[in-house]
Amino acid sequence: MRNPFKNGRVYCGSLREEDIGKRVTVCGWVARARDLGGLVFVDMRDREGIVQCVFDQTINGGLFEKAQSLRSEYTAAITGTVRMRSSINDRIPTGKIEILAEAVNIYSASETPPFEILDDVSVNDALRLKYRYLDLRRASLQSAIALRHRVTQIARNYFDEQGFLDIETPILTKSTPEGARDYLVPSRVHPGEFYALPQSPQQYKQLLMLSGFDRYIQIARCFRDEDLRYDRQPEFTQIDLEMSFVDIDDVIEVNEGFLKRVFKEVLGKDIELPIQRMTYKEAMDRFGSDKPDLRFGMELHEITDIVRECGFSVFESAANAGGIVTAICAKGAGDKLSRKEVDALGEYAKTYKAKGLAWIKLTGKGELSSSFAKFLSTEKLEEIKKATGAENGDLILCVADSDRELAQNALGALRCHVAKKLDMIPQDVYKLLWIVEFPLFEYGEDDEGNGRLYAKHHPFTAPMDEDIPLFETKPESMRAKAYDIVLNGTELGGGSIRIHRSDIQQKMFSALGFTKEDTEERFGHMLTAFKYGAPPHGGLAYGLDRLVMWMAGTENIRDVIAFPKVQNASDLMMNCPSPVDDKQLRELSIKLDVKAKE
RNA sequence: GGCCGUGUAGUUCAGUUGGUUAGAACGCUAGCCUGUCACGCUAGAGGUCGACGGUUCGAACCCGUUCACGGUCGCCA
Repeated sequence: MRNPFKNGRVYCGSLREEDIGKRVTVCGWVARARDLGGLVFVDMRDREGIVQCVFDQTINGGLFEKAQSLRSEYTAAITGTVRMRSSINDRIPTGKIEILAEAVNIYSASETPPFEILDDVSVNDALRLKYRYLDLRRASLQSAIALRHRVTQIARNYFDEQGFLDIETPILTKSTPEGARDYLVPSRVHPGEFYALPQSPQQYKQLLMLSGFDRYIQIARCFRDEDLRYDRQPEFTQIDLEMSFVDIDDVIEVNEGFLKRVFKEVLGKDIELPIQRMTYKEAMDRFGSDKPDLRFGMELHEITDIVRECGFSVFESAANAGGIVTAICAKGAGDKLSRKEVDALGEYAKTYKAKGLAWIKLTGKGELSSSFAKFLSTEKLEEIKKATGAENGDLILCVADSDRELAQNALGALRCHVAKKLDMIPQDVYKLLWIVEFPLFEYGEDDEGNGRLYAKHHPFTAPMDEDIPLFETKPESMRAKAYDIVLNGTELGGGSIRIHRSDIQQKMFSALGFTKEDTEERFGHMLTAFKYGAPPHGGLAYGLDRLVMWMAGTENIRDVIAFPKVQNASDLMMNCPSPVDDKQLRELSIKLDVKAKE
């Protein structure tokens, strides 16, 4: 950012050699003051960086006392002339120059801050969040927040060029249970009734398609009352878009253009188009994940048929119960990992519900040790080695389960875990891919513990055309016109083509077990709307926070949100949520005497 | 909600088997110092050992409860 000012002020961090001789004013915070006696150096900091200002007693004695009174985090304006330094600091961009101060105006003093405003400072997160406004002064957070601005700005420009209209949708909306928990909002004028904050603008954007705004985009705030994770906040932002008269390829194409632009302009990275596509099934079979990290190999290999009659009952029973035995080969890990470390991998797999982890360890010299080899013939072992591509020095890890997805999921998680442990993941590589042909449904249990089908994406997601007949016969095997964009093992966004025919929508609802009354109560407005000429439409939503996390190279979503919340969804700076007084509650007709917890 | 971990100076941490006055570094304050850039040197201030209860002659340390924060699983259509 070059200086936008017209009054002689410049950003501290913007000054360079070519500014030598100019008379400038910098405004900002004292990052550090070094008092050498007759000479005081003051590092002034603003959002663009740091510049050194020097006060010389022999040159300007009148200023000197004021200069000596400057302390960390005081705000001040310093006016002076840019000049070459007598000794260069090549660790900062302004290190060749300094400002010889001619005037200083101290705006305000500062108490000693609770922690130092340094980039590499290690301070308890809770304290940093309580004083978030101080934490945000650090250069890394300043640049992450600025990078986020760049990304949203590119999104706005790009989609505008593509004819998309930015349309706001309501924050006060209707609760539609199923899925994540809603934040509810009471209202004085509707005793006993509640708005919900949107989990996404899904229904509104579809209705906009019905209204004829055939290309819509919104940088949309969304809310989910669920527990937090390192990459999940209760309020988060989507780049949300929807298009009419399109099918999958149209949505993917326009989004590939966006991804190419944003990676180029923000990171200088060239994304090759088209981006690779992979079906959900292939992703699960080969990587044990619906968001595979393609930066490294170590693919899953199904060995069910090899071990169906191998003599090891764990494998046999999984294989014969219609399940799977699947394996990965960790190159070089047979020598690198100790027996104890392999056992720890087993414990890790168990956290993903694997019943256990079977392993074969091959040393570089060809010695073999294994948790189950004693049950197997030499021929079977050779077949497993061949199927997994194992050589001397490698480690084969196998998970067996009657539930295919469970086994694949556990081994897929282990694959990433091992890759990280063995340092197999190249840095500065961006592997994008589309996952397509997701299942339309998944099994789940309702509140009474009965099994039923749930929409994997949401109930408006269109099935693949050729799968529509399966509504009557095998709904659980139907595939959806849904797609996710995945980057390095993270889901950046997802979307689908929506159902625009009411007969298909009816079939969808009945497959989900919704009664006519349920449907009418919850989605009546949608069904009615769809009676009046619905265009085929579909869209996509990016998790902006996650996208920015990747681009900023940070491992915590809090680093890209100015005012984030902590694990229990509270805001340590504002100290909320917080109790409200009885008067407010009475006005809302709310009485607090029910406890959710035992 | 389950499991695991952490909590000692403003900050980051150390603290031996439970034993005399709880330490270090950084930061802070004061003095000296004209080329520093993590300035240097000297001196100093700064502690409810998260909170409550228990065991003990004696608790930062052992036990229980609780609070806060982090991680992980459940959850996240």
